[in-house]
Amino acid sequence: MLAAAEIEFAQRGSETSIADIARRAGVAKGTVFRHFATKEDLITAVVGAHFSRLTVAAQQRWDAQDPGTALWEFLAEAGESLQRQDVAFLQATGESDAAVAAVLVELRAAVEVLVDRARTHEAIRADVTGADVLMMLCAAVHTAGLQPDAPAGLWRRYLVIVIDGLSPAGATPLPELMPR
Amino acid sequence: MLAAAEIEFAQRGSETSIADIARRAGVAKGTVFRHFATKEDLITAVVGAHFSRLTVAAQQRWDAQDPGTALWEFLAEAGESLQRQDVAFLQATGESDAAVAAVLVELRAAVEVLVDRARTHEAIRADVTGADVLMMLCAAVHTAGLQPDAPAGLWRRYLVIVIDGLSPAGATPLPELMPR
Amino acid sequence: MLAAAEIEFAQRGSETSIADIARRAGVAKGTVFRHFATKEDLITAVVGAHFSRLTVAAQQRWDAQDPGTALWEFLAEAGESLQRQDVAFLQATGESDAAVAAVLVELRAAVEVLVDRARTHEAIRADVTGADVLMMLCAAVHTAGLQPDAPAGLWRRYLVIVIDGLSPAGATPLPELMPR
Amino acid sequence: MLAAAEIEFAQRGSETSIADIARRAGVAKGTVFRHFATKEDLITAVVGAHFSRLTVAAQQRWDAQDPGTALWEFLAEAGESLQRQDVAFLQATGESDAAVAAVLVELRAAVEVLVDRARTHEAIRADVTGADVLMMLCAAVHTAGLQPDAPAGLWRRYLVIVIDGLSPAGATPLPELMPR
DNA sequence: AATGAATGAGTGTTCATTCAT
DNA sequence: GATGAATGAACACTCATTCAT
Repeated sequence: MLAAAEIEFAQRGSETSIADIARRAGVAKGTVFRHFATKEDLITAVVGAHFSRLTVAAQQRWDAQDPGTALWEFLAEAGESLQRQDVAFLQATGESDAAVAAVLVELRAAVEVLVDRARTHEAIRADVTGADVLMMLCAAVHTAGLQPDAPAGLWRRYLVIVIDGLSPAGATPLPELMPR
Repeated sequence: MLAAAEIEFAQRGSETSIADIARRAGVAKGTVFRHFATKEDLITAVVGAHFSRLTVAAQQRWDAQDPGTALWEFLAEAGESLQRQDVAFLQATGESDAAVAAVLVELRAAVEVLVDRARTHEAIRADVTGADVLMMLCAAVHTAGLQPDAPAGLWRRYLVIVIDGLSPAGATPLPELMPR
Repeated sequence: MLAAAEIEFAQRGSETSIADIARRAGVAKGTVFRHFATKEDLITAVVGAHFSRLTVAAQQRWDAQDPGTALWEFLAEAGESLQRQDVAFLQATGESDAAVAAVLVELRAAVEVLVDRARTHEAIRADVTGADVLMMLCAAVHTAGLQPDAPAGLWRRYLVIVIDGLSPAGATPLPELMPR
Repeated sequence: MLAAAEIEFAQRGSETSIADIARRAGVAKGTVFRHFATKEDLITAVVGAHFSRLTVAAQQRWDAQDPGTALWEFLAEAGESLQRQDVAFLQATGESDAAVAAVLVELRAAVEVLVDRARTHEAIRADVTGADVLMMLCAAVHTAGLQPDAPAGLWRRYLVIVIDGLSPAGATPLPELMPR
């Protein structure tokens, strides 16, 4: 049922109707509401699971040999995952729902570790945070996803630009505004 | 009324109801439909106007002395404008509405000129198009906008990262995927 | 303006919008309301005029040499006129509107004269009234009009059947129910 | 609910609002749409059921001893049924809705059988079709129904006239226009 | 007198949510 | 626990009617 919801949300964002999700899951509408009292609850569950998976992916790279490579690989893996979802939908949920916000805090923390290590190895510019990096990843993936007839891997192209922007070489000093 | 619609769309995207727009504009629902026969027409008008303004802003910099600076200034000005809107909404409209798509073509062309000149002056990496630049701008602004309680100028921070990514210094070769 | 209304009502019945009538008449909507305070008033005017014309047509045959032929000729002429209108619309108006009802009374009286004379000449069965005859005419014309892809003169075919039914030859006694 | 719809349609034709039907049925508007996804679907169901009943009534008389009487009895029974409906509404639906049109084809065919047998027994004039007979029945019933304050059985009076018109005695040759 | 902008009640339709079975 | 019938609050859109210009 979560799988069905994930697919539907990926395709049509939060405008998907519960009826469609139930149909795809092969259960009755009422059954969905037995498990998730509210549409919001279901969204929360799907989005939270998504972010949790990303958190795990980040944590698995905490001890990698090459912190720079570890970060870029994480971004590639996370991008692959995000690209299958409507990122704006994910993000908006994270901002509006307390439960998901908590999961996001964990994710940001996990990425922060990766970024800290990369910074120590001078693989990333010194003035960005984990939250910055996460946001820039979302930026690349989401923007690519807005073009329905774009080539499938467009997000990688944008991610490269973002990574170049995050690299220490030729970095312009950033305004002092940290994301939350 | 267009102003009211712009504000509502900025806050809630295309899910805003005509009733809410009418209420904000201080008119009756029917009055909105007098001016825009369809919700789509209203969206088209708002979004088209926005993109048209950006097109003008780009064109005004075609003859600038320093093409590199001209491009970055355009991005800053356009970002300021975009930041007041729901960028995903703008983009999605551009993809789904024929009339707006035409305006977008003009905008892309106008930016392309700026990018071409900047490229000639080696102010921007050689392997990006005007459409790429526009998309990266949207990425930065949109992503910053997803955090409602973020500091107001966060998008500038992200734009700097993006611009660094678009700069020739230390550019990693891009995958060969041009956006439409 | 009355002409425009007549055409529109003929095509789409009372569901026609005032806007369409105004457009066809080449005036503004407000102008229509200046002359007819209400949509009902306009309908009344159109329908009343129609029935009045039929009344005149009947009266012109009051003094005809052959009362039988006079009646059938009136029915043919009236049928031609009715066939250009949505008869149900005409009738329904006649029933629901006091002003039109009065015109209908005149029309029925005028036809009654024709029927009385025909009856005296044994050209029509003795047990029908003018109102009966009028209703049967409407029946033939209206029914034919319900078939949009029917041959143009179908109503004449039905009128012949009706006239045969109204003729004295082989008449079955009618139940004692006079129409109003 | 179908009963409520039938009553409302009978009184006000297809202009009846779903809200009114729901109110009469004692259910919420949404419930009506649960059963009939569209107003058209509801109309189709009501009208189709009506015509189907008539078809059955005709078929039950296919083997009657006296084909002439069988036909007139069918007309009386069908008239009784039609008289409770807005006939114009029924007919118009038959013309505009494909599903109902198919049911109408069956009904016409069933009546055609009755008419054929009656013709063989010289109980009806030779130059009318089943469709003609059906239309004349509708004509009689509909026309009577247009007068809200008419005596209840008025349609029988008109049906007698129509039947006399359809009888062989003294029949005037019909114009060569077959209804569809 | 003519206009057309403004209105607001009403229409068909959708959908999250409830609840008896 | 699962179901799906019922609900009612939206929503986009239409149109007769009013009224300032």
